[in-house]
Amino acid sequence: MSTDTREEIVVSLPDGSARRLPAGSTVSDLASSIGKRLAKAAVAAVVDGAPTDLGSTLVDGASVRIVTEESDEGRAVLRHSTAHVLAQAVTSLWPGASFAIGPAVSDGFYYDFELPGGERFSTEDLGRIELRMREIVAADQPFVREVHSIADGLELFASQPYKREIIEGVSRSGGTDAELDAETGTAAGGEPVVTAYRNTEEFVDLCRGPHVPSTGRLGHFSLTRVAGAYWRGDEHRQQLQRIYGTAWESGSALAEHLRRMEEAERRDHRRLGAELDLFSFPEEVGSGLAVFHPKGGLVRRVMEDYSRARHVAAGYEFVNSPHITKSELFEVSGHLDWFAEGMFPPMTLDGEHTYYLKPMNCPFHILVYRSRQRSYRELPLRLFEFGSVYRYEKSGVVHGLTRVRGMTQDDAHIFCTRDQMGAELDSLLDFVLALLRDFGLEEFYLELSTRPEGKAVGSDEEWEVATEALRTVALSKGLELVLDEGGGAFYGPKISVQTRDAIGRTWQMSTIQVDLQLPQRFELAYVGADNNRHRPVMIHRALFGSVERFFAVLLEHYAGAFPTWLSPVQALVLPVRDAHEQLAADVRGELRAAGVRAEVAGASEPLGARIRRGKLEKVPYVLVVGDEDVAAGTVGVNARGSSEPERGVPVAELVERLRSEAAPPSGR
RNA sequence: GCCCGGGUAGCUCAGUGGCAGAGCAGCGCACUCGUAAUGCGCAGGUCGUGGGUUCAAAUCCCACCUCGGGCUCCA
Repeated sequence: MSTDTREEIVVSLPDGSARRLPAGSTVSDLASSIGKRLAKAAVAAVVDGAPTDLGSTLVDGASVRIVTEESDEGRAVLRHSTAHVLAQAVTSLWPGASFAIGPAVSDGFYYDFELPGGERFSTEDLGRIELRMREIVAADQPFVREVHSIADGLELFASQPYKREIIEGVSRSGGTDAELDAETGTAAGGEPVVTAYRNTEEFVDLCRGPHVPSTGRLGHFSLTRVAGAYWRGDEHRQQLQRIYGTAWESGSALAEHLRRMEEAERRDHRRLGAELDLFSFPEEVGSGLAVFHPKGGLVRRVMEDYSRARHVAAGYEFVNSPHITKSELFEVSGHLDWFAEGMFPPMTLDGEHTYYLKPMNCPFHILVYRSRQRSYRELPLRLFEFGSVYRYEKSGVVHGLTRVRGMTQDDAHIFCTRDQMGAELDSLLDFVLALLRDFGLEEFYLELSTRPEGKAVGSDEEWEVATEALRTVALSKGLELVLDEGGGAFYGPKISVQTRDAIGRTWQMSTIQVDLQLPQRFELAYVGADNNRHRPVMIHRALFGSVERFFAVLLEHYAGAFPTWLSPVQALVLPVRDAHEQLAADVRGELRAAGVRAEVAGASEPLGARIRRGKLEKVPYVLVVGDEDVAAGTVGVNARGSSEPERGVPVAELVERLRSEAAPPSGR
């Protein structure tokens, strides 16, 4: 409470203006004084940099920013408050339930619970939980902030073990650690405190806030699913039950979100892969192992051929290596120490030799390097391979083509001197971005992954050198750089190129890793100009990541409508009647001669049905030939995405138009 | 690996203890058509797999395989 005895206070707003208010005014009063609409949209505020409730009293000189419901920050408040309502609903339906944490996440929120007697939620429970939540919203319960000492907090949550653990964490850290969603403030005396928000006599939740003033502000939400989640994300600890929901500021925003979800489902590469006859996952083969059908195989080949051409131009040399190897190779590389659980189990031959399917290509490329003595004159040596690797992914994680057990990497390893490393990384990053742009991806940001604590090999100094080299190059590209602490591989730090697709989702694409370890383990060397032996630096890099994953990203990015140069069928020629089949075949022939992948669909079905089929298969050009075209040497052109078919286009003109559009970017 | 939900015709799905269904796709015949579905007919299933309960199982129980959503992990 303010002890200010003056009649008025002055607070400043983000636009620099100041506003005079009666002493004792709250954030809510401030919002009302500024405008009705702002007061209605306000859900919380940031006062002197700290998130604050609307009901908190302002002090003189405060700098205030009102948080409205139509901002990401505001939605997070709505979602977090909705999570509290979920917790109240669950604890009222299942007396004795423990609740752990319930934060806002992108598009929604979740709350983790443990039900008494080992009971578990099922999907059917979501409906009645949601009904109970709506009752709580209708009751318009206030969110009342309470401040407690550690001892009082432990007492208040005596029957809530997870809350007590959070409070104990706050206590140990002296109130300075941003521990989950608990308040971390310190009281005037420096003694740690925790805060909680109370809705009713019975329901109170440990929380740093802020929250909306009352549950009546909520309501545009939906519970979406139930899942398992480990306490504190640690698979060795208790598995809790997580309920996910989505929440928005209005019914229309909620509807828009559901529409976006449908759009994402419409673009799902697993669905499109089946619909467009691109690939499948036969049960007979095994989980996470795809087979590509002719059309999918064709798209893959075009992608790979284009990549090969670009790699040739960028000075790469092509190598090949087998899919299996004796265990010694992975012993030396360290994979068996660090990556064994990601590998398929070994095969034992002749009761003596143990072979492994390769999970990575690097050791093989190292053997190519080491096959003879190397001179500094050969460096940088860039060895490239479309290398198929096999990784034993845990059964719960395989997912379409984006998370598989067998994949082909567009993998290369660059061996260079330390002096060359900076320039090599620089040109490499340009190469990556140019290639991704050729495939139609436009928006990127970079992520720098640093040393994983406890899981890394090598000295601090080596990690430092490699990390800094990557950081310098990343910063020079003018792209957003995000830090991923501890996200590096065991042998070195990495930059990953993240891309945003057509509907704003982000995907990890290319990775560039500096490796100061494997050259040592394999005792790689080159002879320098000084006639001494030196240790080369090794850079691992995959631009597509894996061909399968990149295929999936492109498929979703384009919603199945690949750009013409990647489309399996680029033009579909339709004779109006049987009598026009010769003309259709002639047009197909001319297109094929110009390098266009053209097919004919004969007149056994009505024209409208064949056009529809072509459209559903997302063929870039559906071409119709009939009587008028026989006479005039023309064709009717129905281009994908255009609403008006063109009639009477001269065949020669069409061929020229498609010739360039059907070719890969650099061939135009 | 763990939690929740699925697996019925090539695809999408209906079928809660009593004769396995629909639409689309496929095949056949007819139709020969100018820009998003021509008509008629036919064929197609060990109801994921294996056990069990029952007079009787797609349906109830158990185990396994597999798919989806999460946790964890990652290209």
